[in-house]
Amino acid sequence: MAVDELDARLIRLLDEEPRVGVMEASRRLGVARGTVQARLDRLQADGVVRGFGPQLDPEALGYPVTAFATLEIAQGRGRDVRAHLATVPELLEMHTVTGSGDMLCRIVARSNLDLQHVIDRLIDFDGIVRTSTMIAMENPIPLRVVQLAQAAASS
Amino acid sequence: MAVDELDARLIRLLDEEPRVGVMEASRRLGVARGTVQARLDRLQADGVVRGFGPQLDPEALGYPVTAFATLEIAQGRGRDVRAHLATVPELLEMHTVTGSGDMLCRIVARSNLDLQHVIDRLIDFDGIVRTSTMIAMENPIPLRVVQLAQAAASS
DNA sequence: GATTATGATATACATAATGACCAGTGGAAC
DNA sequence: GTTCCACTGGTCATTATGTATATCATAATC
Repeated sequence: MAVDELDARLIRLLDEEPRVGVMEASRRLGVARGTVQARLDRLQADGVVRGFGPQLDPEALGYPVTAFATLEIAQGRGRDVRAHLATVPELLEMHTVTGSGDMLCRIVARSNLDLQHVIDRLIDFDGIVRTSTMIAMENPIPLRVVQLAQAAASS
Repeated sequence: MAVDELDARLIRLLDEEPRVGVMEASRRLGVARGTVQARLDRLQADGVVRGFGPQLDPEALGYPVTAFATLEIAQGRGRDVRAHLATVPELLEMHTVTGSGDMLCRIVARSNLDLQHVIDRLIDFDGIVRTSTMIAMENPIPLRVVQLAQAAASS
């Protein structure tokens, strides 16, 4: 269940240079190939490492504008709203958060003008009471999780 | 620059089964290996595919609690605050945003109690004026970008 | 209509990684 | 002391990889 130092080092290596295979990793880490393989299998089995899917850049795909929208949902409409939101490709992520049954959405758009259209499509649904949007200007700290593995290994 | 249908199919395949190599991908997509290789190279060169780093699950690492905090920053203290935030491992992501909050942060914690400690550490810094926290309860739509590639390919 | 690019295909080759084994070793737990 | 477990270091056949090549159809350019 817990990750140890070797796990953390392996994760870090894979994060920095995903192209290294099991072979190269074993050399870098100074352990046997079988060990790396076993650790990797375990990390994946434990769910710590979900996979190695491609990390896509919305900006490079033509969606340079990111925004966060909070939606206030009418009582009992949550399920329907979710299903609706799932159909909008520009919606990258949605969390339900504390508050009055609110949802926090991460959305992207091709431009600020397009953002308006996306939001219109997003909230054009019965059960969405009120919305509030923050446009992301800069992303000084992009999504990162590796340092958590280090932290978890240290404790 | 633009992605086409084949690119989208390739991305989708890689997303669903990251373990497939170039060889297997070419078989699945019904194109020559060299083609897949060329497409992959181009996608990476264009920045559409950033890489294939491991996708880590904070929950499996022992951080099941996610929260979003908006920080209001005193004028001129932005740079310092950023540097401070970067040192907190539980801070996974930070955006500067429009609106009353100046920065939006995604943070994780080991428990609701621990969340309080994390936030304390986070905001214990000169220049952070006001904070507001939303605790994420559920994540019905986890981060997804693949469908954007589809959308981009269709247009 | 002729000429160029472009991207896909097909093929080849040397190198290297992979998955699968297995016997041996050390430490920790019982 | 014995058992268990993870790590080691090695082999093996299979397969993928990076790289390079020539060919071909298509589309764009002049």
